Amino acid sequence: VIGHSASEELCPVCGDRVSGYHYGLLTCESCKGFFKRTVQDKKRYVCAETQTCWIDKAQRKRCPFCRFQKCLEVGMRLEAVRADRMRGGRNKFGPLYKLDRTMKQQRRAQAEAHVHTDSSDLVSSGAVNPPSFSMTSETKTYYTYGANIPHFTMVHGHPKNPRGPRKPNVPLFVLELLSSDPDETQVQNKIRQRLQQHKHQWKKHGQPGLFRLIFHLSEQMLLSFIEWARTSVFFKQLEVIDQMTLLHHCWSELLLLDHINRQVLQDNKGQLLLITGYEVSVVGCHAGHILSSVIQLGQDLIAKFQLLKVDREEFVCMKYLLIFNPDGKQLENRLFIESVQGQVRGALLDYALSSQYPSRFSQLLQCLSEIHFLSTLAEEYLWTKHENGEVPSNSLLTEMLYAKRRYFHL
DNA sequence: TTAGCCTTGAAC
DNA sequence: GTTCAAGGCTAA
Repeated sequence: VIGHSASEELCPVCGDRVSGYHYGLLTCESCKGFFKRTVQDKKRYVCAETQTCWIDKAQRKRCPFCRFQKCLEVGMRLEAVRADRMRGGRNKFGPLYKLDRTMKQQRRAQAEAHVHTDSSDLVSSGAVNPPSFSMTSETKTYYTYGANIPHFTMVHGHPKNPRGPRKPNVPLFVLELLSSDPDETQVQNKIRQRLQQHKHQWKKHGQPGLFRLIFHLSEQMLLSFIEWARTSVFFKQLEVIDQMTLLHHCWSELLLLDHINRQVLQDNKGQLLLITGYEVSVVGCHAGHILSSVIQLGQDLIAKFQLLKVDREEFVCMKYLLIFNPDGKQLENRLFIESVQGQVRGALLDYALSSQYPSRFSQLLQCLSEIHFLSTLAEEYLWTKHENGEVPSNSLLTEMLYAKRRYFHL
């Protein structure tokens, strides 16, 4: 069933062999050249059939219209073709290519571990033919996209019924955000499965310490999160470069929010509930100065969330508020991001006002700023661990740490 | 027009 | 100094 290695990827346009990243994603040499010629020379093609021609290696020459259409559909980027025709150097997609490579490497490692254990459900775990980060089907937005303001519409008719009892006074906007929120049990199962694979490696190389375990789980959570974000409402409408900036800005805050969310339902003081369902004790473990602060502040924040009884509706809004943070310096479409943030704020305010506590909204915002502070501490801790060589190299988290320092000169 | 190979140059 | 994705060149 497996046979071929994941490194031998095929061109998403025609299936030919890829020669590297070109205009946003891995493609073959010929589609790279075709895309360049088309965009540089502003070529206009006409399809002789019904604009649905099949494109593969043998037929790609037959209909340039459909070939170019497919180039755009799989996510090739018009803006990566240089107007000034300058040669050499690097463009703004560099970080994207790097993240894509890191994620593919992660998945490859997982797939490999999987082959050694159980190869029966590779497809369901997403290890085979993983979608590229830059792949998007938002073709039509390439041309029309500018500083357009997002407008909320109920595209799905009725949002899926969220878990738990139906509540009154939940704004439609929030219901829609909830409906596309990933299912905790599914994420949990996926990560448990992957953890099981790693146990075989750990048998060989020794059990990981608590730090390594939490590091590993955080990395898995981040991977799941990025996978989810790529297709989630509003985020998918952004230019890749802005998606990257937002991710680099918010990844640690998101991990913390998600983590806190998990602790709220249980009330075991000093016990940490992991995504896998395991509980670990953080009380009395000998932590350094920074880590002690992280743990203490984290516990305080969890207590605050428990006291406030922050619910799923509020969590999902807080998540979007963390993601759509217009503070990044190099955001191309700040207006869009500000607008999404404004809408989420508005919806959360409406929802909070419907509760019996008038100050609830500002308390929730206060929680967010505490999460922000906690995240800077946590990153500082991770950075010292990294400097001491105690963090696995080539990891997604390290990559995010570096990227954030590059972007924000921290 | 296509597509394989070549040259270039900023980021690392 | 090395990388590697841009643009350029050219035979088929």
